[in-house]
Amino acid sequence: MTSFISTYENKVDRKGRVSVPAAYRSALGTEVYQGVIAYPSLTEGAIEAFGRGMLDELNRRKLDQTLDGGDFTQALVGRSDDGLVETIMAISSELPFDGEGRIILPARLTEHAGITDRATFVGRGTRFQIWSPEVYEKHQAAEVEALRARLNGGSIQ
Amino acid sequence: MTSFISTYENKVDRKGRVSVPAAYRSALGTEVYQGVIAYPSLTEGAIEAFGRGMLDELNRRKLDQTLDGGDFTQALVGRSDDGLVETIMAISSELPFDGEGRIILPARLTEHAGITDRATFVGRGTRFQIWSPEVYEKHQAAEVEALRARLNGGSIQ
DNA sequence: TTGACTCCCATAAATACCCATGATATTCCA
DNA sequence: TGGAATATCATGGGTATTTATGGGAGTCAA
Repeated sequence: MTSFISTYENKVDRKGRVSVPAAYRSALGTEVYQGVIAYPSLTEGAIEAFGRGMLDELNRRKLDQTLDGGDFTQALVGRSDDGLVETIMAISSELPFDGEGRIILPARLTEHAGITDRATFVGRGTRFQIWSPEVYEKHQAAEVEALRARLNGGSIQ
Repeated sequence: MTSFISTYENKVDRKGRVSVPAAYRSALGTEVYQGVIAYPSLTEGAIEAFGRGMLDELNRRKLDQTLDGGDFTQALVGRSDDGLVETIMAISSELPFDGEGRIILPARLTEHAGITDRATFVGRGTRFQIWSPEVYEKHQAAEVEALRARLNGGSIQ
């Protein structure tokens, strides 16, 4: 089970390269394809990313689901009601590692996330996100504060 | 079932290393990954910690739940639950043991807990906490005092 | 030729790995 | 049973490796 955890802030150099944290790379270690799949988040100003394995898993389960439901039309012509998975596939980019474990973020993605010279990698368990440090800081503070308020003195198990 | 009990105080050396009590390490013994997962408590000035096994279990259940139910939205944009698991993933650190069973506490965590040169390990059953000895002493004294007051107020001697 | 990209190398800092020591606890055996 | 041999543990320090980062040379297409 690949698990992306913790947050790291890395620099984006003049060539647009940024190191994927070593911990994330080793979490992807067993996968054949050396790189990540990335797409602009549909709900936040961040980049969503995961390994090739996760992509295949999504497609496989989606196919199973449509076949089990007897919806062969959907399986064959790729017409689905919500179209989310297909949309994700369409807007995703394959970002291969260079020899040092770096990727190049396409302009389309950095613009969506407001990333310029630094990038914050945020582990989300089965996937991770890439944020502009400034944007993430605010987002994170609000997220933690909401959680803290809800916990009401208890501690998390 | 991993169970962490009892309290230990260990030194933090100049490199920031601290020995995890041997009793805790053997409680984690069956796990493949040798180390612990830690994050700043959202309700107390302490570090929360547990084994890798619990982390994977959290992620696996979350992913199965979302994918088996055909809820790709959840899996892809992470807007399923209250965000608890996702937030924990972001603020957690993976702390591997060195050959002698020590971990390095990141500055982010020691600052949150006020730890400098000594650390108190407090077993809490399925997880454990790491405190600054001074802070823990006061915390514990206040807890005992509150309990004593409550008992004296009632009929229990 | 220019720009975008890949591959290769260099470096400083952080991290992992290795071995040593003293203290304490445990085992073993005459 | 008493005490020596052995094992475990927390702690300290030295050294090798990894990591993040920067830059140059070569490749390819427009």
